[in-house]
Amino acid sequence: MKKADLTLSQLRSQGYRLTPQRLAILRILRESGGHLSPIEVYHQAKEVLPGITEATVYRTLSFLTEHDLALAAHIGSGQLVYEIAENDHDHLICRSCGKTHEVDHTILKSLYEQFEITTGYRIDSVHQTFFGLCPECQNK
Amino acid sequence: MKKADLTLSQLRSQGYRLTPQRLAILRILRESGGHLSPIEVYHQAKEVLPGITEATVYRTLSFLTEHDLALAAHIGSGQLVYEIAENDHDHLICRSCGKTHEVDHTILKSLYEQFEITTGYRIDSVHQTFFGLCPECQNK
DNA sequence: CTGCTTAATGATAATTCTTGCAATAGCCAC
DNA sequence: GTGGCTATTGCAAGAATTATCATTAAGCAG
Repeated sequence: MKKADLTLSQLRSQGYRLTPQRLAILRILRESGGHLSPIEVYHQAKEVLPGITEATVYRTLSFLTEHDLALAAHIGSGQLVYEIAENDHDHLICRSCGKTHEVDHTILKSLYEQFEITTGYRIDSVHQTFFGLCPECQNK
Repeated sequence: MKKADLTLSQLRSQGYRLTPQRLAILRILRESGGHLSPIEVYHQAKEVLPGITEATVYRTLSFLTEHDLALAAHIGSGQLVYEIAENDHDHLICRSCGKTHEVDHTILKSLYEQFEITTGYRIDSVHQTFFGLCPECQNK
């Protein structure tokens, strides 16, 4: 049984329901592997479930994110993109060339621990986006 | 001459223009001190400049953010809030009680420096939002 | 398998945010 | 000052996101 399946039955035992819409969107995220915008998810979901609406996609993405089956990341200004919650990483976006780069989260882990000690908070948002200059663009 | 005024004349010398709209929105952010959503800024701006439109507010907030006169922060799901770029701090939001807490950025500064060494990027986004549990909520 | 409870969906409308373009108005040169 | 260049605005259309509510269907009990 995969981790995701475990989580799914946990959800059910908490009174949530595993609808075709939720399963389809989860599958879309998993098979894509990368980042998808809500609209992209909507278009792909419509192939499988023609009746699905944008509202459901947005609600489902929020739902999946709240229950740690999906991750939401801020790309650029205010837009959110989603991906399957399997690989734990943060994003670096270069302000100059716009290139996005994934950083394994373990690098930041120890840094966060220091941060927790200083602030008293227990940080549980593992998904951060940092903006900066990539090595190439620094040399220009 | 205040730091902000200096920046303003720098902008002018780069070919940008100091319009009443930009100055009004800057003043609104400064006098508020706290976080304002674009809509809130729009309503306040309309008091001073009745003809102003939402589009201008959104464009102006992006403009001010790009030129470091304002800071944008992600609060909750996808919404952006803005504030004047004067006090350098990060945000902690408690997932349980929703309380937001400001952390002086100097605490994170050394952490970011390590992060820069590891990744090769030069991080220049100083404004991060972290989600977690505040000390009180951890004790429940 | 059947019926019940209520979480979740779809439909609709309201908000929020973005884009394209013609008209306006900063700012510089003279 | 005055005129000209063009960045910026307002307007209007459109896209993206959220809220409301009646209807549907997931999952449990019997």
